[in-house]
Amino acid sequence: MTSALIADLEWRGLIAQTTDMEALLEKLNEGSTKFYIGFDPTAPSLHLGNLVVLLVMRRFQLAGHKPIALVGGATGLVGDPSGRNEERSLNDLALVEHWVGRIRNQLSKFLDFDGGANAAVMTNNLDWTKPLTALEFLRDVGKHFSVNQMLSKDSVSSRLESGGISYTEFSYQVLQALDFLELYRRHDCKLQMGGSDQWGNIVAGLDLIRKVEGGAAHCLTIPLLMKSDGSKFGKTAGGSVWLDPDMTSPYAFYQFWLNSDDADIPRFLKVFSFKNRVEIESLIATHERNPGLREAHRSLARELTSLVHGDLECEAAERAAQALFGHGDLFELEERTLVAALSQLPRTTVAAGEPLPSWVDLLAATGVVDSKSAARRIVKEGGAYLNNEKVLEESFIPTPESLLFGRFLLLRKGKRDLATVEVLPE
RNA sequence: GGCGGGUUGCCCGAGCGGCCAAUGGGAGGGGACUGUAAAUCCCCCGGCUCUGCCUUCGAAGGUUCAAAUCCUUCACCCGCCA
Repeated sequence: MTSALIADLEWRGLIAQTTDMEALLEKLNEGSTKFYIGFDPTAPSLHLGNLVVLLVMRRFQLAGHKPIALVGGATGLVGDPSGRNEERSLNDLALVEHWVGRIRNQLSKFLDFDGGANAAVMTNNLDWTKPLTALEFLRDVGKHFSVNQMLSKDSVSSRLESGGISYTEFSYQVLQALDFLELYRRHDCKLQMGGSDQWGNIVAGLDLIRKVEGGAAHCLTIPLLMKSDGSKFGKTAGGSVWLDPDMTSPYAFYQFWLNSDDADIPRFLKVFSFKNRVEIESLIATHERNPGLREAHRSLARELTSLVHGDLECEAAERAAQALFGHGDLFELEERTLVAALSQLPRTTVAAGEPLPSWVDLLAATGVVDSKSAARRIVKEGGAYLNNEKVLEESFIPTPESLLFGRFLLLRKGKRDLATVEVLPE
């Protein structure tokens, strides 16, 4: 069963590097294997980049292995230099603690913590890092590290060439190595996985385990996902795509997948979908036959929105998309359908007694544009629409006839950026 | 500690007393074409009470009719020397 897991991951393009594939296969074939992946609290939520790794965790658990999810309550206070060309600014203790709680909560949705023998375990590296004194750290841990080797790590050497690195971030790899050692001791955990940028940190852990415990452990890294045009995956104009529904709405999340570049779709399906190879290949074939229909986009959007936000939210997002982008007349829609669709969008409200603000003010108020200047620009360029009709006059004030069901306006910037205005009864 | 170089709008990077809201590229946005793709072409890209005004060129002062451009101090970065 296990080599089937590895074969599947390979087919999906989810394996970047392993320390020793033969030994790893052997280990996995022995039966349920404990493994860990760490997530540092650097924001109030995980994002799509984290999701790639998190779903690999899930795949391992579904294949019978036992996940240990580690939240970096300690490492998050220090800052990982990997993949960064400048020093991170330190976050406040209380803030990081708050983020730890939120991230724990998110992780718990993707893994099974209640199941049987291979139920997932949650840990926090602050548990063993906080009690450690500076002297213990230097004598018991630091002694096993050669600065020469530490300097040769990619994460450090690249920083020596760009803006330099503080002693704090330089020490990061030691903390992460210690985590692996602790989990090896406490949980007999012999496998750590992570993004391919984590290679150096993970290997530092393997070395430490060998030196201190004389033990052998394994490492598997997952490629960092890029878009086919070479840009960073998971970013939109508005920034990162978050898993938290308050930071990226389920509707926006669904739209992210639906709007993905055609060229990325086959890879995204392999990386994110839990459908099997036959199903995925058939979707890819359908997509190639008629890309305009975006069957594969829709399938992927649906699967992931359901997974991350639940079936109900997914259906709402999907119906909203149909209602708002369907080419029918908005006034013909059923009120319930329209209200549900609009509820997915960013909105602003106006009291019924108040006169409606001008076109430019409305656009700016909903946040589809950043400022009134931007609103003027967009109107002048012919990119602003009210209820799907282009409006070119900046000072235009919507009349009551424009109100859908007497209380809504649908604003659009460009092809796909929507917002709504609701007139509230007094 | 000493000497030299640097800090410009989201990013890179010109400008080196008035013609500078500041050249150019990238990212981003709008339009056209398509499919709520991509590529391509055209346009835009600090803010506002918008033919004008306000705030920006590391920070704070100063010189000048006038400063991103000159002077002083401070902070940070990067070299070389100790």
